[in-house]
Amino acid sequence: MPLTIATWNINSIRLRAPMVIDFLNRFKPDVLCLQEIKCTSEQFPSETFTSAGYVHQAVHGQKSYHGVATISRLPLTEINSRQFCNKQDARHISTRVQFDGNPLEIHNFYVPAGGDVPDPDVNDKFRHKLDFLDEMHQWFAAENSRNSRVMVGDFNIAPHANDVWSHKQLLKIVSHTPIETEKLDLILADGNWVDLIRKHIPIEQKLYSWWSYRARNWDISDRGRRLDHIWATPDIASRSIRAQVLREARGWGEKPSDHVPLIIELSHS
DNA sequence: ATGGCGGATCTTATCCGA
Repeated sequence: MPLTIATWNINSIRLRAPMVIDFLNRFKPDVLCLQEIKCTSEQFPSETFTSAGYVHQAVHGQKSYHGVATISRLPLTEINSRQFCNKQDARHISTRVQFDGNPLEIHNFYVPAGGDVPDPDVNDKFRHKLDFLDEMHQWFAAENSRNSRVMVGDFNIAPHANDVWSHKQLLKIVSHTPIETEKLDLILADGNWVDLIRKHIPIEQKLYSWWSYRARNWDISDRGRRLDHIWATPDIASRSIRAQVLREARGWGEKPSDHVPLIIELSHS
């Protein structure tokens, strides 16, 4: 059996816990990384997931906004949360699971959205996003020789032209501006990461993980962006055998998340 | 530009997301 890791920006875990349970029962990932749980750690519905077999849980919550959690059927060790930009935002949690006889480090991120105006001199939220990316770069560039690592989550950047519905029309829209995509490319390159989703789904193919709530018909208009990612160090990337982006999840239930789950399967040696 | 929605809370109004 391969090791299966999933990531999903759930946009309120209390509202969509039943949907997550359905997802877990159907796709049976070993580890699920959640973003935008939008609750405190105390409010996280732990017992719901314990009952479903996900008894190992690492939660970094925050009232109303942001918040990340990693839940697992396998033991989680070395649970850590890093603070960025001297803020108390809950945007990262790291854990380890055993894979192939070695500890595999899993970083779960919720990168700031960045607001509307792509100018750091005018928009503090955009400045925060750029500063956050710079800190990510410094951190992982300093540790780029370490292997056995995965980083996942809502990076809030669609890096490639085929990661958005219209490259030309989104070049000045936050999430696809050159200053953001160049910083993300630098984090990937200097951190020695592999874009695992694009290893399996060619860059020539349009691919999205988020569709706005505001579109009349998300499926027909299909104006999406690939904001969610799974990256791995080369040793782990060489083990990946399958990647899925669950587009269908955007239509689940009466009130779906605006993001869909990503799943990666890693084979043992 | 899709921004015509949806989530949480200080709830019938406001902030935030992207």
